[in-house]
Amino acid sequence: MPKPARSGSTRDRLIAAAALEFATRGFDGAKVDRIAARARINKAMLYYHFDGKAALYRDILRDMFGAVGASVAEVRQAGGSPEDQIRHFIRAVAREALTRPNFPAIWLREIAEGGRHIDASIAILMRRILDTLVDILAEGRAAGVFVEAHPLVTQMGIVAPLLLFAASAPLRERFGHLVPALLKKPSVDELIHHVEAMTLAVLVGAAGAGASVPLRRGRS
Amino acid sequence: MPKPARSGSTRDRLIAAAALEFATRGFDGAKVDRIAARARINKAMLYYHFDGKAALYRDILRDMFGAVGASVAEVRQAGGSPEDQIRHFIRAVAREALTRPNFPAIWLREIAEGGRHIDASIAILMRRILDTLVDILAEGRAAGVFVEAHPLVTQMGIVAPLLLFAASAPLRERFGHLVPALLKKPSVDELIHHVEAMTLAVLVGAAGAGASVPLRRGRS
DNA sequence: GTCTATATTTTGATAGAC
DNA sequence: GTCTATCAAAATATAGAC
Repeated sequence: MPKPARSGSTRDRLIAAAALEFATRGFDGAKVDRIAARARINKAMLYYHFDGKAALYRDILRDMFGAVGASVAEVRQAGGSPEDQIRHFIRAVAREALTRPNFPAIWLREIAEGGRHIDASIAILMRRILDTLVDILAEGRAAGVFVEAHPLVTQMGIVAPLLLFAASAPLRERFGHLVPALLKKPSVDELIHHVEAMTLAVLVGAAGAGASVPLRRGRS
Repeated sequence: MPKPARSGSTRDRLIAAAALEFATRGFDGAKVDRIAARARINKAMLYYHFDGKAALYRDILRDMFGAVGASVAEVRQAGGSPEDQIRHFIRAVAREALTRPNFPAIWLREIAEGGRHIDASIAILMRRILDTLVDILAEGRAAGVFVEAHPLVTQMGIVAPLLLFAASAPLRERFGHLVPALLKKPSVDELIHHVEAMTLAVLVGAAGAGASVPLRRGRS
């Protein structure tokens, strides 16, 4: 349980600094002193605003998964053809993954940890993401445009490349010079389209992959 | 530089224990005491056989990426149609990821770390994996069966789902009860076929996705 | 090659003044 | 709400006997 205190700016700087630290060093590698220093606050303040390192970390997880869940839920609620909903789902995840630069690394790390820091409140948020995909797939199936597909497997095919691509940006930056020279840097759009094409190709028997879609998410 | 000593069993137990520890806790979370205990050796022995925690870790990385690189290189050398080579490539990665249970988590974590522990010797091994894929794609393109595709993006679409699926097994185990009840556990084969279908669907304009392939890799 | 014992540093956390 | 000073517990690493 976070302290009831409300201190806007300080608390926010703390969260931002912590997210960066957790993303780049992992939970155990993250140091409370570094977080405090980066947030330009005193270490003791961290313990005033949060119940400790672990509680701070869990708050960040809730924030992250909550944001993705809300984003894809919006997509679902905005409606459209099942194919478009899948495209929007993919872009919603991509948008969150790219908007919040620390998100992908933290997500990947938490998976590798076996969910050591995931409590019930966080698990619910994660499940909401899958639920949305389940719904979209069911609608597409009912409409006869999608073939049967396992949602968990489908989600894996969507989320994994997006996360890994985003999270590996620093790595590519560092070792880009070692990559076969003729390879140009892949753009985000290139990857997103690839994921869209892959996913839809499996979901619908035939085409539907090539067509691009505007991408302003319906606001109501 | 690892010590020149050659002590088979002890050293091997050390590596196995360390791989497990690094996979489950990450580099910073991994504790030398736990590694020693798990290997049933004395902590001082670890420092006798290796130059420290980081050196031990790098040895494991070399081992891992070397194995995957060798496995996919075999696939390439075994030849076959470009489609089959892609299928074999996918299964080679999947096989390594599943045979070595600690591998996926370590790989994901190292990516999240931005390759903090990757030195030149390791980078070369990683690059070999990509090189193999580049070759296969080029052959398929030359034969007119593949469309143009960015190797890095393609690799992402293959490796990411495999790694994430394998690495998230403990997570699914822990929170499986929270997943929509009607979802049966996805099998490895299901995922592998999904990845094959996705990848080939994008690479070849049309079908080629449904057909399964024996899968005994050419031994010479 | 293997162990015990220990030095040194780092780190999460808190007491208590302001 | 914020800071200084500091504790107590890990954790990496090594010295030195066998």
